[in-house]
Amino acid sequence: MKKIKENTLYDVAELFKNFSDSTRIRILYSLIDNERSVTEISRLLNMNQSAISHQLRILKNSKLIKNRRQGKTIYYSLDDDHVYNIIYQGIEHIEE
Amino acid sequence: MKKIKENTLYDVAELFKNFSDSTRIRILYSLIDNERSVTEISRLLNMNQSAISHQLRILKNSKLIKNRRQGKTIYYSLDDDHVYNIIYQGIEHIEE
DNA sequence: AATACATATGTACATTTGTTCATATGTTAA
DNA sequence: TTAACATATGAACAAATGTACATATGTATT
Repeated sequence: MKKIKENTLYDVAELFKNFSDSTRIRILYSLIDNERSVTEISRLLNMNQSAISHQLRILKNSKLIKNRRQGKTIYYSLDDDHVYNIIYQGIEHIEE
Repeated sequence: MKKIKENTLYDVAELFKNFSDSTRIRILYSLIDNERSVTEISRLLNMNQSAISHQLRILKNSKLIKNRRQGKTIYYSLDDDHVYNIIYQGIEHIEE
């Protein structure tokens, strides 16, 4: 067991909030080995472009993803090494 | 990258929901090396007994914790090997 | 049986959250 | 500059969530 700061667990809860919504976790998962545009993600998840944009903003604010513009298109990709591990651990737990 | 089933990510999101609320994650953390009674947890988190009971039920339904009765007291403890790893990974992410 | 203690549970309520709709912003090509 | 496309953003709203309060259930003690 590790000694942690008083407020750490509040931040950890905030972090896990990103993974606790199926739309967001599916977005993150879809970015694991590709960068993708907003339209692409919308089509992939079969959801409203606006809904995706809103969720992308949340993930961006949490610094889990980053983006780059190329012409009209904005490509999103993972910005955090831990994302894969966290999702993977969740998958392991579910699938075993 | 791992091939996963269509619905897995929905279940993973459900799993992470348990860790996405500060009350629940603090409860889980408090159980990492001790079993604890409801009153004990209430005092520790300085929260209403009822609030704690409600959250314990959620964690129990998700099979993350289990309990045993000893007289009037009910002791809760972790029921899942992954709990520590998941929380720990979150802590690592926050603290680095 | 009555009381006290520990925990659970139903209800109510305020707050948060995720989505949709409408529209704004930014970029490219004609 | 206008039209078309890609994305972002604000407002509105329904649904979900976390907590407090009151009370029920279960157990031990007298």
